[in-house]
Amino acid sequence: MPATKIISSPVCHVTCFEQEKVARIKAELAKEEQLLPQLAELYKLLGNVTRLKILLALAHGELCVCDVSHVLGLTIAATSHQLKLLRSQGWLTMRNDGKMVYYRVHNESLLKALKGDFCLLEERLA
Amino acid sequence: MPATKIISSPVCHVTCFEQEKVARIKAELAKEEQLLPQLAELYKLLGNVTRLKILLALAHGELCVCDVSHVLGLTIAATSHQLKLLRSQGWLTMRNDGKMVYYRVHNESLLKALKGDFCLLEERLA
DNA sequence: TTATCATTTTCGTAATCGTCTAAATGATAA
DNA sequence: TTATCATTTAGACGATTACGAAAATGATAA
Repeated sequence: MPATKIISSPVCHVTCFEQEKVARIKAELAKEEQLLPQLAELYKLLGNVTRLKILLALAHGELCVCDVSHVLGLTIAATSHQLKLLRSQGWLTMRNDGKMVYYRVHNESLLKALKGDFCLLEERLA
Repeated sequence: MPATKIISSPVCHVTCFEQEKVARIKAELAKEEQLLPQLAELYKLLGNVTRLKILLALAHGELCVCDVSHVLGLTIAATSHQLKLLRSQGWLTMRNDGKMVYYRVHNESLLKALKGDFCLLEERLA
């Protein structure tokens, strides 16, 4: 009976063709659903050339805000803003030294993941 | 002389502290600069829970637009829009069968990369 | 204290994004 | 042909985003 009943989405009024498959997939997604927003958040963070450049610039050691801004060719304010974003999500840490603030990558695994995704693109080009 | 000359960014008027390091990093970035926009584009695409769900839903085989929309709980129109986006960037392919249109993942490597990044998050939680 | 300097924060703006509704395709069937 | 159905496209709307300009912190030095 449940297999023959035609269900409709609450949003659209189109019938569902493969109910069981859809139900199974929804159940599977439900397990990952908790982490998906976090994963999307990470991808959003990485989906910006400025922030990617920051991560690559800091890949080999810390830099002060001013130097990062020179690398980027952006305002100090804009640079600080992006650094804060990356820090607030736990991917950078900062260190105070007098008036200066130095930022560095907090989690090396992030750089590895980045490299992996970079390879995905290169592979596709070939 | 080049090491002692103080340069200023054309954008902001702040002095640059580690000129040589900054110059070296800029040179390094220049090599990757061509692919960075594409990488950011990919990340932007993945930085959305709806599209992540689509990829995971299609991970085990093709689905018609209607069924995908049921999985997502979204309008057919919204679903079609996101499917088109993923297809236009080469990550999905479609197949016509009468009135129906079936979508599937075009590049398995994308799913692997996705899984890798997923692990990065899980690792961080531990 | 006051002045200076690196950085952060606030605010405004233009652009992009994700979704909806409604109209338009495009294919099948009567 | 006309009717129906799955999908796509167009247009509109609210939400988010990235940046610059300018004001506000916070630390150092005179």
